Amino acid sequence: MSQVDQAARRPTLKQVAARAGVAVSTASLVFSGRGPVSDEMAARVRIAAAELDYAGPDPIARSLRRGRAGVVGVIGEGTLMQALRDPYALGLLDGIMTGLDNTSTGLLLIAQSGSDPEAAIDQIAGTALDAVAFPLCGPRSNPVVEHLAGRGVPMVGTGAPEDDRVVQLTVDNRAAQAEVAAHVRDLGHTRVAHIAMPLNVAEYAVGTPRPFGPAEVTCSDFPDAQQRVRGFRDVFPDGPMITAPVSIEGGQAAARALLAADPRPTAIITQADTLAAGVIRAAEDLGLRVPDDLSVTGFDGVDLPWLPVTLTTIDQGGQAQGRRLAEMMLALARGEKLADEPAPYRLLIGNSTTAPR
Amino acid sequence: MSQVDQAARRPTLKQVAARAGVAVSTASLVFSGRGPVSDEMAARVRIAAAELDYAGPDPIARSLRRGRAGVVGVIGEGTLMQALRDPYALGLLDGIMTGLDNTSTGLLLIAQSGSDPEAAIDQIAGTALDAVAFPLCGPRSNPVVEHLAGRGVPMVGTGAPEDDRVVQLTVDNRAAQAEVAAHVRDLGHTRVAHIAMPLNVAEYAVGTPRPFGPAEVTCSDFPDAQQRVRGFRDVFPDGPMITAPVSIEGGQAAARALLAADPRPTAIITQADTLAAGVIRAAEDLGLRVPDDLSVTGFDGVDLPWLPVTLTTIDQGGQAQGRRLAEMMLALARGEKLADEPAPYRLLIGNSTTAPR
DNA sequence: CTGAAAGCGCTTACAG
DNA sequence: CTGAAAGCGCTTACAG
Repeated sequence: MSQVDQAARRPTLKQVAARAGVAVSTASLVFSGRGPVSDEMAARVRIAAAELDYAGPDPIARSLRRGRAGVVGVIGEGTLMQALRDPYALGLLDGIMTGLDNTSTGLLLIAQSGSDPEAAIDQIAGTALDAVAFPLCGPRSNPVVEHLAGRGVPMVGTGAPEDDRVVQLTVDNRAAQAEVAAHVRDLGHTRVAHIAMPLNVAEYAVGTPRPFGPAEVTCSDFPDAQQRVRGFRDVFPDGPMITAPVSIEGGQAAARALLAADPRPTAIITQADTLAAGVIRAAEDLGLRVPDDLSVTGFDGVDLPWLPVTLTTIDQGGQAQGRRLAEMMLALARGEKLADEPAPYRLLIGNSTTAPR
Repeated sequence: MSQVDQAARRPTLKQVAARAGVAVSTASLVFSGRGPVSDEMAARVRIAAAELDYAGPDPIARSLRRGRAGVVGVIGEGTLMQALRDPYALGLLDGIMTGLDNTSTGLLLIAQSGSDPEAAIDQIAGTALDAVAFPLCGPRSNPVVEHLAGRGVPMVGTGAPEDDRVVQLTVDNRAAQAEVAAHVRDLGHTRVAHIAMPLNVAEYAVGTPRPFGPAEVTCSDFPDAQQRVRGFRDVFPDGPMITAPVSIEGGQAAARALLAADPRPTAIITQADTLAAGVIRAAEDLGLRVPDDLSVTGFDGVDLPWLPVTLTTIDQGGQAQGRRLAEMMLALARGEKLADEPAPYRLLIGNSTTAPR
């Protein structure tokens, strides 16, 4: 009462009903359209609403009553910037938004700092969420899982975090990467190097390429990177390997290091299309032609129209994957139970690979 | 009662309090930390919470009581994909997220279809929002403004939508673009063309470059594009003008058209760095060197490390602008009144411009 | 088809 | 420092 003048309080359904001379419950029915209301009553309510400048039922009150927030969340590890620089992540996010269209379900963006992942919990604790997705290649374990599970918020992931309470939609990364490698082997390549995504969390802070050996693969923080390395090694057990931040610059720097070897590799298999784009750039810098002097492969199947070649890569169908993630979140929010499921992928053969000369 | 078994109901504060043998109000104080509670009471409550697996107060109920949703929204016109392909938009969004860090305020992403902008209202009507930003170069008028104003949700924009109820943080686009043009003129250029962002909504659907004349400038749907065209014309009243979708491909196609003229322009002034990148690509295709054969300017000041030159452009400081938008939303959500304010910018002189030969 | 009542889960004055 | 009460704005059985 004493704060009435502090801000023009919004009118409530109660006031609208009073003005229309009907019960609140009737007025509610008019807005939700869930019950039968005579045209006359409905008209009276609508007029009263217009007169009072009532813009519809308060979403918070409705959420409390219905027990549903009408919002799902997307958790991205690291800076948004960093994550969305990758067109694959962008496609995934776009797919999720598309899947949410005409659902009246909102999408909340949650960035989780790599250096202080616990901080995200406080943020999340304050927001109502019906379901959550971890769409990006995140780390194997994540403290927010415990918090969300405690709140009963269902979760979906694409391989990470690894937890029974997270429903997974995963590409068989190992098999897919092995398929690419087999294609390269079948072309006749024997000196083949591999550029992997970062294998552990600390590496993200560093940001420079780092050679690694088989021993490190076991203890990787990132399941996707790990599985892809395994796929590569299934075909080329002895090829040199290096990690790089997933960016054009990262791929370029890593390729520069790999191509300094003598004899240099005739093919480089990377774990991301952006990495492959960097390799191509490095090759150009060195005056090497792709694919004649160097075969290059990617992973993801994103659209990079400005590349001088079309990549041989694994098409993960990022948009479709995002749409499916959205569907899964919506189903989980409705209380349905879901099982893990495989995400489709296929080998795309472009002209970035050819037989070695 | 009859649905008790349908889903494991989350424990409530009431249950925690009962178990701890304290009043609900006391238990509430323990979680919010807003009142003085003895250590013993607090401990009892925490233990009870742990035993019941209580993950903290329900955010929806808290929001209803507090009258604050803890969520602000960002409205992007067009596909998310489309919007975020532009590194400037990405930087802005990243800045907004950064500005929201440590605030326990969530960020809701709202995509508003260009073909059916009214559809966004239904989506928005269902979600609780404390404030909203229109960060991108959107159209002059937007139906969601009316809805949000009706709900009392404060809004900030960067020049659009144009409405008294939207607080604006705007770069003086006309002055900034004129400053770039003056720099080019001072270098000695006289045959100078302009590539503008789309001038009207319909154009977004088309997606191909389209020459336009001064008459069309008056009725542009997009204030930013309009003001930048005016800035160009302040210096080069007779230069040829063309619109293009804001992308590398768009800039490339537009430049191809402009460079077909005889005599061809010695400089092209664009309204976005990505457009400028496209111009450089088109120049390369034609065997023209930048800046020797063709001077090129951008707008935005985004990081394009892979460009062969550094762009002469207007640095809008996208990240900082995003952070400021976040601050403004938070202030408005607190009930503060804000006035329109200018956003800083500065001319950055790179090596994409030089005197004509 | 309409209305009166209960209650979603919490927080905040207010008394003690 | 602790507790009992009111109420945030709505929706949903339930009676009529």
